[in-house]
Amino acid sequence: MSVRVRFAPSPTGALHIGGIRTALYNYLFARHHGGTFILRIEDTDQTRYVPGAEAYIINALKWVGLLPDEGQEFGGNFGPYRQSDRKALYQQYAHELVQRGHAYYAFDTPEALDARRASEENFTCNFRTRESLDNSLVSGIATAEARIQSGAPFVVRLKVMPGREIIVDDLIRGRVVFQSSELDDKVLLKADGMPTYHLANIVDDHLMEITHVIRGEEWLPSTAHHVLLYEGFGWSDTMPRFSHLPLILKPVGNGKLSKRDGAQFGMPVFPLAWKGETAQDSFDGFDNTGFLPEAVVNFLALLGWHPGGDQEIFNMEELIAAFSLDHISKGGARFDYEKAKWFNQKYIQSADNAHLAELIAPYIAEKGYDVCKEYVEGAVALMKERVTFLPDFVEQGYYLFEGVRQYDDETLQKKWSAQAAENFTALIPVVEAQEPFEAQPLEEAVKAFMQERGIKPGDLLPLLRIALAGTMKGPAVFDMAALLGREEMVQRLRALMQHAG
RNA sequence: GCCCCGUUCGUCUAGGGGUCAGGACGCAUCCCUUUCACGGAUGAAACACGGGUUCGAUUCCCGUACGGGGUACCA
Repeated sequence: MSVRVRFAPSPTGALHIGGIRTALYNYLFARHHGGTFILRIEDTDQTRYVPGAEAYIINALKWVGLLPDEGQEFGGNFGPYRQSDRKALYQQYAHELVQRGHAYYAFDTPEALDARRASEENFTCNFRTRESLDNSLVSGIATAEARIQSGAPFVVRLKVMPGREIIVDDLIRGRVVFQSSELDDKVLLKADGMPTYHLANIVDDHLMEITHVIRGEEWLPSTAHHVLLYEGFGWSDTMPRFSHLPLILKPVGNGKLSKRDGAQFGMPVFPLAWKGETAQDSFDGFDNTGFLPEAVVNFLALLGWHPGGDQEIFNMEELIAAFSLDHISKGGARFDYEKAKWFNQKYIQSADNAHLAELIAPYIAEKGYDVCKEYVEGAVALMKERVTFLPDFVEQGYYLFEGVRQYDDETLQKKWSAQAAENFTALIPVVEAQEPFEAQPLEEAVKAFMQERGIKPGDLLPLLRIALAGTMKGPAVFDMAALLGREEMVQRLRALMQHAG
């Protein structure tokens, strides 16, 4: 039987990096086994629906390169893949479960239940309390159905029988045992006619022939209920295998990573930037921070999983080949932004110049620089080993695209002199005459010039650097000169003489 | 409170009854380079604690502590 897994996010806003990692592991697992990766939208909570969230999820998956084989927006034979479009289906199954004796109709209002919770310590709907509540178990099924006929609001609850053990054989955690007496009678169908996660998830996973459920650890406690649901429907023999992933923890402090942590710690926690109603509700993403999606994938893949060995850099193919559930850690993994930055740096370093030039084209355009593709590739080649993020190319390396904005006057004070001015004056004709105007020959010419006049490299080279870049940081002097070109170089030499002299 | 899960350098992790407990990020020093980075080298840095089991536990078992998750007509 071929592997079928699903990523099933809820469109309640931007999807954070933990969700992307869950999607990634599902994707890797599917690809590794030649199976199918499915996207299902779990929008059963109408009160939390956020417009644009579904599109965001799809765009985020595309950005990181996790394309579903099947699912909302991607088609397939098991649709619809949006749960709100499957509403009638869940109602049918909910009633069926009542008929099978594993669920019941309940009429207690949320307010009534809240009141009980307030007055009774640890109140919950379960086998102990359901006799004292308003439901079909107490009134009899006929009475309950009559009330429903006459329009009374109701929910369907799972009827959990006490006194037995429920075993979840988790692929990551091993055997986890729950006592049914500890479990509550979960709502399966809400008064608005929508299913809860628990019902929808079981019905859909069954109908969509899901073989493996790979999801966050926060679902482990309710998995016992899910097992009961499979039993109740008579689907135990095709129940998927469960795997519960460790959580991603905050960069500092306690608790799991949350949406607000990005703003809190000054780092992205979302794949894509999100524009909410207000500034407070808008977040930066890895995309507009200047991350390469491949770096994000590599970073996330290793946050909670490692195949063993010393390899750190994995492309998608290698991840797929190496991936397996039994190398997933059990403990939570802290979000380490420094490591994420390192991955990005490595990926920028090894990306080819043409590709990088394409990636920074938007930044070039934004600054209004009028440069050709070849020039950008040349600039990228000089800067790629000294940047961490894409925008660094035009921020740190701005002097490759426009004149020097600011000179390092501290160094200038130490190095500039009447002699230096004389040297510059004499150098200009040399530069003007240099042919071909390329890094290597130019360097030789300038070195010959220095030797001839008895100038020490330390008295000229740093000044040349400052003339071209304004700063003591940056690419090799003659590489910059070659890129900028003869005219520009001469102009910058003159500009520095004016500034310093 | 109750239920469930977890715990190897600061962080991500490898490992697994006998290892100098390995790698990576970060940090420090040095080399390369008359810049900055890249690269290279070196270094500091960990098995939460207490009991077992065993000739021998970081590794297996049980407790404790700590951390996390769940406990909604949210997912």
